[in-house]
Amino acid sequence: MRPVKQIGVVMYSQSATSVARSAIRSPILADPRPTLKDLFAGQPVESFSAGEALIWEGDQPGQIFDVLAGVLRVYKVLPDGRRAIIGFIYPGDVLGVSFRHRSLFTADAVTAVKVRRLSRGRFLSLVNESPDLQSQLFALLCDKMSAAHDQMLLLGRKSAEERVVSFLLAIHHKCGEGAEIEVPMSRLDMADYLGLTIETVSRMMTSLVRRGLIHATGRHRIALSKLGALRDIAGRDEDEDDPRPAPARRAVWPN
Amino acid sequence: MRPVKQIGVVMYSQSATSVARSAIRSPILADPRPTLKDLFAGQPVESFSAGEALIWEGDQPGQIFDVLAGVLRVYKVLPDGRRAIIGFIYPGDVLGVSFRHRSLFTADAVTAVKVRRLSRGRFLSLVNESPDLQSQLFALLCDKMSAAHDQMLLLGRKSAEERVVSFLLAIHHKCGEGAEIEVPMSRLDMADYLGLTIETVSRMMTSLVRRGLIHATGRHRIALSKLGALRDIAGRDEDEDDPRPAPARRAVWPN
DNA sequence: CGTCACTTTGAAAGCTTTCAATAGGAGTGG
DNA sequence: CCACTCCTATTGAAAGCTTTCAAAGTGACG
Repeated sequence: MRPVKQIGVVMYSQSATSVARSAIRSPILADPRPTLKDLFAGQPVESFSAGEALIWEGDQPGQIFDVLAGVLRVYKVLPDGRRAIIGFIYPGDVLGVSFRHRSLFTADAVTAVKVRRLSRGRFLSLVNESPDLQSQLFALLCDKMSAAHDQMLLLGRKSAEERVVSFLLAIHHKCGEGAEIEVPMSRLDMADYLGLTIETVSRMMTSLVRRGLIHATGRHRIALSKLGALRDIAGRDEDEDDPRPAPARRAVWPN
Repeated sequence: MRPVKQIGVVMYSQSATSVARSAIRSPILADPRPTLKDLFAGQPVESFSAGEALIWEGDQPGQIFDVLAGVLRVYKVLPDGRRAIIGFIYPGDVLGVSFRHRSLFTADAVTAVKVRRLSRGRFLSLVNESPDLQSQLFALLCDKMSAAHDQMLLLGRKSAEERVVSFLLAIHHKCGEGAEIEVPMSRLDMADYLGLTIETVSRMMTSLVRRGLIHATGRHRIALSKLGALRDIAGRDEDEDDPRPAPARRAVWPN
């Protein structure tokens, strides 16, 4: 609770399903139903290398980014340097929505990143032209809100082990290939995201390995050997899918 | 990190300024500019007494509530009973927006509460009829998101004392009359909101009193005697106002 | 005025952090 | 391609803050 040496925060991906869906449709075709991401189609692709910042806390939040590749972290920092990573942003997600007059956090690249950007004004006015896009934006915000709530539960009431396991399972849920997951961020990033220290994260990981629940298959690659046991530890609330298929599309906002 | 005895969660108020504004305008007059709250004007006023639930975690989130009086708490509960209060809802705020298929939290009354309700479908279709209302809803969600981020910073990186002081200052910021604040919730609610135990909250309060920073003027009434010192403790990031006046109204969504 | 629920205190235990030092990997340059 | 350096991760041991367990106060309510 005392450290004053770290910097950087991340925002949890949690791409709205309706938004993620866009990835499988060509942004060039006549739009049978444009997605939020299609709005960025004409923009040039920009690259950022690990560590570079896209948004600074306190800035006028003028830009909105469509993340094409790489991982970003969104964070807030206390005056004395303590950092809290709000979430990590993955490809398929949109960064920069959800604040008003002033950016409330910093966002920088965890890995090399490719994005397309749109000014906030342009983005919003484009969204306004389509009830369907408005609905998608609304859904996106609701998803992010839901993720934020889950994180509050984690930070406020879960033990170190539960936090680490929940984190691993969340990554698995988001983009797991089989039982293996890619963990691009450092222990420090994990710690700042989970409200722990790097040492504690490391100890928990070691403990999980020793018990055979996970095992490292590379520097940033981890195999979740016993998903069931891991889910038991996490509390069974991170990895559940919405059981219902996407509801029938309705007018403008989802009802 | 172990307790298995409490139940209940709250959602941080954080009413969008644009929404709070509505309170000073008659919902009956021809609408020069309707506010989100005006949508509830025709609905009957319902009362709930302390402890009654308005929304259950897992329910189909069919209802949206305009809170007229009283305080609600929004919370999530782990399978073993650990509870995390997501936020407290105050009059002027709207409850129930921000989730999609299924309610992700429970909401119940901290004090006697008066609300008006609207089905989600009706609420959203009414909002869709007015670009201005859409803008307000968007702003509301952004404010709630911002509050959630602040809370994550608090839960992940602040000490017990900082959390308690931040909480008191947040209430003061929201609805402080002079240096006195009304704290309608119990120590257990505070603890579950701040990620602490009731004993720790109690100890921190006692410590603040002993140092002359606050003093109780009633069971649920506290005077913040030394605001400056309290702000220093909290880290100076909870109580800042947006320095800019509301930006000029623009098309539909705020740009 | 008695009961019940909530709050405050105290003391000990525990989990996470802090401090320190050792590994381990990645990248660079010879 | 290997050596060297630097940064990140892992471990240990001790300290610290918060929690747990218990018990005494306090106030609200009937």
